[in-house]
Amino acid sequence: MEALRQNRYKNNETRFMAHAKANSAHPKCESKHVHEDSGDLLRAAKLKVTRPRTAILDLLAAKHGPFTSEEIHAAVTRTPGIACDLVTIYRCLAKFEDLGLINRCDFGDGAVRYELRHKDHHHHHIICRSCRRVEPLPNCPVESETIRLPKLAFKDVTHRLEFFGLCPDCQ
Amino acid sequence: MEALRQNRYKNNETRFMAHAKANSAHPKCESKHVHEDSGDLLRAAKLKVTRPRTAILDLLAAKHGPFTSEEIHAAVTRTPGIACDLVTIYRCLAKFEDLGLINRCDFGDGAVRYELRHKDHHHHHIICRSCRRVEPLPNCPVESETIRLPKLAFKDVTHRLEFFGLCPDCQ
DNA sequence: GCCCGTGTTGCAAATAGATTGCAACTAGGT
DNA sequence: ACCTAGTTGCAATCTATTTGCAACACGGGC
Repeated sequence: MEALRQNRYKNNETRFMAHAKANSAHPKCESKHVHEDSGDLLRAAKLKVTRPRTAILDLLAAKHGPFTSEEIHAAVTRTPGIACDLVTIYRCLAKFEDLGLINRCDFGDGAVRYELRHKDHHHHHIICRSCRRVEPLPNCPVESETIRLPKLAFKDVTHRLEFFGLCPDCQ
Repeated sequence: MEALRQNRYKNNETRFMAHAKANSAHPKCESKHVHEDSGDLLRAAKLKVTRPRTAILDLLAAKHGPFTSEEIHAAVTRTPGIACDLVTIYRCLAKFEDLGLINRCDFGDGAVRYELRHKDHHHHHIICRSCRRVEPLPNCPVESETIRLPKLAFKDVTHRLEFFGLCPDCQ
């Protein structure tokens, strides 16, 4: 039951990368949904434009599947001209998250994952309990700006929701 | 934004214990909703009835708020006749979870929490972003045994959902 | 009530992800 | 070109969790 449970500390490398769908960034096309280039994104966030940062953002812009720091590090390091420390990845991701550039996803396996935040597309994921494949889900079943409990009212409510199941291949 | 982010490794001790509501176990009363005593629960799960195990289950039966391994360990150790290693807590919780006796909750702060599983009461929590108080929510907004994606169908779908907000005291 | 085997536990050591301190470096405004 | 605040790399550290192994105890059988 819940095979995902305790596999922190077990080597699960780039397993999650396999199913990310390719989706090359298209610098400055004129459609309404422009894929900002990482430099612009960084400048808009008042961050210095550095190689590690652009590399991370480029990766996240190119592939959807939320990635762990390790995975991002591996991918960035694999990129020809760039090599940076894992620590830098952690720091960049933390900063990006604080600034709302990326979202963190927690699939309950001990590794935190990140994906680019698309301002108008709030969504969730479903993770295969067996092969750990990840798919984004098109819409969110939860709507709740304010949650009222019997006696209490919480404000400014956000939520974190993940689905787990068995994908077609693993059934 | 999202103050919960990185406070793993910061001492947040028993903060979560404060708001758990007291609710003493009532051994063998004859109402339909009997509060099984921990021994029965364990025997039913074909586990040996040991002191650490009953202590853990008793604690979880007495107080709702999901607790971390540390918190459970602290509470158990504080109990007069009992003292056990943190490792034992981990092992017990892992086993209990595998057997479906308890649920794990992940509030995204790096610590995993557990609560007793009440077979017929599926629920979620809302956590205050500021003081970290936890309240259980009465009903679940998500219903989804099977999730269909454009081309894929996942089976046996479960979900993990947590809400975050600002509680009345912190607004 | 005692014995024994298997499941449990304790202790110490190991792992792994994440964080921190600090000195070296660099983007980008002047 | 220069300067400085913001970044990065490296090494050390931290914390939650896991693992190995020997000692122990629950509970079924006698």
